[in-house]
Amino acid sequence: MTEEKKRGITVKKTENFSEWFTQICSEQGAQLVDIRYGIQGFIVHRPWAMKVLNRIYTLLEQAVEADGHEPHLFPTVILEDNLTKEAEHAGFIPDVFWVTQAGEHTLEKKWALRPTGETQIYPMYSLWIRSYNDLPYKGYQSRHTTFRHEMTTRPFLRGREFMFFETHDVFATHKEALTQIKVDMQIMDEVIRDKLKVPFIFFRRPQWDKFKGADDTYASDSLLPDGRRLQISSTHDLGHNFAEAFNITFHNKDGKEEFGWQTCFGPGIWRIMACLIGIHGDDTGLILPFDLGPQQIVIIPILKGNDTDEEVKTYCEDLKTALKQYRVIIDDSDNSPGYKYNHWEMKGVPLRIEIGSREAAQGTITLARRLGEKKTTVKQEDLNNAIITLANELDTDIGRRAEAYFKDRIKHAQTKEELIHVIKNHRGFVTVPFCTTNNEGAVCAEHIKADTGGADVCGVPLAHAQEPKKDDVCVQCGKKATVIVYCAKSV
RNA sequence: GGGGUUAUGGGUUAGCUUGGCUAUACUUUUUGGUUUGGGACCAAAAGACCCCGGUUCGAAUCCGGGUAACCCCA
Repeated sequence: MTEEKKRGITVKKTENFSEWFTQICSEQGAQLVDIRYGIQGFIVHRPWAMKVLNRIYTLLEQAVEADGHEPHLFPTVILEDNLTKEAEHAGFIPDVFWVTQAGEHTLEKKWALRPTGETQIYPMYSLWIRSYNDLPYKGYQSRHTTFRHEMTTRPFLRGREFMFFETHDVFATHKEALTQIKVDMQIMDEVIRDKLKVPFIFFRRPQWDKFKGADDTYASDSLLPDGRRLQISSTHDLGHNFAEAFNITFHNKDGKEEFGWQTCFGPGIWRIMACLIGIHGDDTGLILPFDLGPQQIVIIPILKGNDTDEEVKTYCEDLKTALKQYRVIIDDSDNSPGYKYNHWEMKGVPLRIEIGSREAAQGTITLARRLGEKKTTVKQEDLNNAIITLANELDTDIGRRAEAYFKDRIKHAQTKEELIHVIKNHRGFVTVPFCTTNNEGAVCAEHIKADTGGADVCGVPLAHAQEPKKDDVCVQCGKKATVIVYCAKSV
C-alpha cells in the first residue's frame, strides 16, 4: 500500500498518542464522536461509542445493584441555595453553568446545571431517611453532568458535558462507610480491571487533594499510552459534613437522633472509555474485549460473481442463526473483502469470520482474531469451541499486554534527583519515600510538582501499600518517611 | 493559565507571501461497466472558500472583531 493511498489512522500510537487518539475517535477512525456540534466541550456521541458506553454503564449498574444500590434519576438543575449549603463544596461555584432565564422571566433564584449529585440528592435523602431501619441507604444514578468552563477539551478526557455515574450511600456508622470504600474498590476490580482489562491503582489521596467537602478521597488512576495519569474513579468518605449541612439524620435503636455517615463513588464513564480506547487500541484501530463489542463477530462473505455466491450467502445466514447467542453482523456491503477487514478492525470487532466458496463447499469456517495475525479454519462442529477459545485468548492477551505496560510504567526513586530524572525520561508512576500525606506534606508536594515539571503526589495505594524502609527519608524535606507515595504527571 | 498554528465540497487538502478569468487533487456519494481470499479499476455526474465588518474597480487571498479546532509549555 502506497503512502498516498493510506486511509484510516495515519500516525503511530507510540509516536504521537494525542493525534492517534483524535483520529481514532473521529470520522477517519472508529467514528466514536463528532466534535462539530458547535459548542466547545459539548460533543455528539455516535452509535459505536454509545453501544460501548452503554455496556460500561450496564456492567457498573449490575455491580452496584448486586451490592444493594437502587437507581434514581435526579433533575438537571440545582437550586443555588442547595449548591452552596456545604461550605467547602461551594468551592465548585466558579466552575458551574447557570440558568438565569425561564422564557422571558429572569429567575429570582438561579439554577445551576448540576456539576455532581451531592447537593441535589442529599436534600431528598434528608426527607427519606428517618430511622436506623432505613440504613444503609444506597442509591445511584447514571446521567450526564455539565461542568467546567474548560479551555482545552478532548473527547472522553475533558469536556464541559460528560457521562457520569455516581452512588450515594448513607450508613449508621463510620466503620460501615469505610467498608463500603473497599467494596467500591472491589467493584472497580471486577468491572474495570477484569471485564474491561484496564489496569489502575486505587489510591488514598493526600489530604490536600480531597474532594471539596470530603474527609478523605480515594481514587483510581490509570495510565494512558503516553504515560500520563488519568483518574478514572473516586470514592469519597464524606464523614458527617454533608449530613450536617443537609440534615441527614436517623433515630438509632435507642431513639436518639444521629447524623448519617456518607460515602459517594463515581467511576468516570468517559475517562474509562478513554482508557479502553487508549490502552488496547493499535495503529489499525480499536481493540475491544469480547464482551464489550457492539458487534462481537463480523461475518464477511467473499463473493466471486458466479453461481457459488448464493451458496456462500446462505451459508453466512445459517452461521449467523447458529451464533445467535452472540452479537453478529454480516457485512454484505459492496466493498471488497480487504476494505471490510480494515473497516471492522478499525471498529475493534473482536472476531471475524470469512466465508468464501471454499468454506461453503467444505463446510468449514475461517476465523480471525482482532489481535493476532493468524487465521484458523475449523469444521462446523468445532465452531463454538473455537469462538470461546479465541475470545478468551483475545481477552487474556489484551489484559496481559495492558498489565505488562502498566507494570513497566512504575519505577522507584530514592532521591529527588532520581525522581526528576525518572519523570523526565520515563513517563508513568514513580514511587518515592515521602514525609506525610497529611496536610503538612502539601508544601513538599508543591516543590515536587514545580521541580519535576508537573508531577503530582497521587497518594498511597489502599491495597498492597509499600512500607517505607527504616532509614527512608522524604525525597523533598529529608524528614523521616512515613509513606511510599506514587507520583505522576496527569493528562 | 501562557504561547503558537489553523479554518476551502461530507472528509483530507492545493492556492494566500505578490488580490484578478471557469478554485487544485485525493476521498466520498450517484450512475454504468469490469471486479472481489488484506483498503480494486475505468467512464460520467454531484458537491466548498467559518461568521460579521472594513480596504478595493475587484477579496479564499489584505486589515479588524467573533466563533471553532489543533499543537507546545506551565
